[in-house]
Amino acid sequence: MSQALPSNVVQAFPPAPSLHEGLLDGLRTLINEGDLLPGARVPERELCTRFQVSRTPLRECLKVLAAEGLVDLLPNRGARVATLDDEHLVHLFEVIAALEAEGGRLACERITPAELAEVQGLHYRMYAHFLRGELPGYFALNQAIHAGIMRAAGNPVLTAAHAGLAGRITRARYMSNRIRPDRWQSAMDEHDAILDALARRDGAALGPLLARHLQNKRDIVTAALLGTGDADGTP
Amino acid sequence: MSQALPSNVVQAFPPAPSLHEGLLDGLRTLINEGDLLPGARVPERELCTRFQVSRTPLRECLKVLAAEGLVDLLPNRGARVATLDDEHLVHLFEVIAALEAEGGRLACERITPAELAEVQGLHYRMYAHFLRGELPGYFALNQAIHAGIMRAAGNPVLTAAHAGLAGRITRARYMSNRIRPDRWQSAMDEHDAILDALARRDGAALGPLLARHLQNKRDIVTAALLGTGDADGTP
DNA sequence: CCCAGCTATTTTGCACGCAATCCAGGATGC
DNA sequence: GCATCCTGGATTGCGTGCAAAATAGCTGGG
Repeated sequence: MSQALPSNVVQAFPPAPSLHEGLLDGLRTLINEGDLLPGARVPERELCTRFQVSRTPLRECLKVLAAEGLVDLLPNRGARVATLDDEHLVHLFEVIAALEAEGGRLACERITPAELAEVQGLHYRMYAHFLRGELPGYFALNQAIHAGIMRAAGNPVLTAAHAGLAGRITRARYMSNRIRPDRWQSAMDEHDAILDALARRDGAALGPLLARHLQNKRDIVTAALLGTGDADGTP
Repeated sequence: MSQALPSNVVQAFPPAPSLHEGLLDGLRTLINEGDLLPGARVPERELCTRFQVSRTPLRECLKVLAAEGLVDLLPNRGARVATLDDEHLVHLFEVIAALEAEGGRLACERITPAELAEVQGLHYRMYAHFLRGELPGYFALNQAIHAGIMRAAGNPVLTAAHAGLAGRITRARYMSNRIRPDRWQSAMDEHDAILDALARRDGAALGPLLARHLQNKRDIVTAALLGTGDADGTP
């Protein structure tokens, strides 16, 4: 470490302290938590004062968010928060399901006992939240489990792609913070089956299980959004 | 057209004149065609004079390219063209294969006769290029076929995700512009089988076919890169 | 001869300002 | 009364300039 390195060596993953990545996270949070409603203009000036930065870095962040699909950039008309209509959600879940299925297949081949134990631990903790009916904790653990399986697949590109798409439905899931008890029970059963297949390293079974689980999750989200009558940001 | 439109109507897809999207394409081309070698610094000032723009829009484009994974942004150390080592290529192809497999499955359900005919037409034209040994035309048609199948899947999110990842391996394929005759013949056979399965709407068969085809394509690319002894941009 | 330390130049990240464009409101003509 | 045009204000896109960091070059020492 303290040895002199040749100056032309590029380290693969330096600490990556990130420049104004905080700004990106802040904007993402603003969008996900509903501070910025879908379809609404993104007020540059207001956000500048809010985050105490100039318009230059903020615009850079907006470009990145546009590339991620969280906002739409209209030429000369600024940025608008991307709308999430039902059709779009279907498409997103379709791709996420495919990625998770592949991730599950790979995870079955590559997961280490330690990683498996960690995911199982998350599963049990999630079960506890389920039994107590605590939705926020349940959601967080749920997400952690899926992310853990993806990580166990040992493919950072897959993980990144999944995370990017999952980030786009975060605010939809944030809006639909309730769930019918029967559906919740079903989701738990599916998770049981998923964990079981993962423990058995049965990729052929895990893939479809994850895909169907995602389909059901989609139904839960869309049902919740339709239930509120506020599926989108168009009043 | 000359009728007065209500001013509050927002068209879904206006001409989309795109602001400095030309800049983005230009940078992408520069990277893909090897003008900017992997691992090399991206010279902002030089590119500014080259594209006749200021640093502000160029930096925005770099942020977008970083989000796409084409360049790495090192804090306070500028942008470097992302390296494409063997491991990374494996991961990329793994995800692309999963997406294409899913796309094929969906395309079998949703492709219209017209789209099928178009893809078949591309296939025959590609075959002609193959018989004449014309690699550039073959590559272009090959890419068009895969893109056509993805489009036929009718999922724009899937198409976009695939296009994004495919863009990251473009320059690897650009570097490896040769192919062993036996592998080329195999690739053609695989395409025959793919088109056949698509015509039969046999998604269960098409998915694995596409996945294996992608695996082989990966082997072709990596073999070509290793063959040149210039797998990466490290001289 | 090679390496450590210091300095000069380049490069990066960001704040600011200006021209072009877009949106809202009101006046004008039919 | 209604549509059209015009004008004021706000907003966007981008060029420029400046402080901080980093890289290269040079000097002195071992």
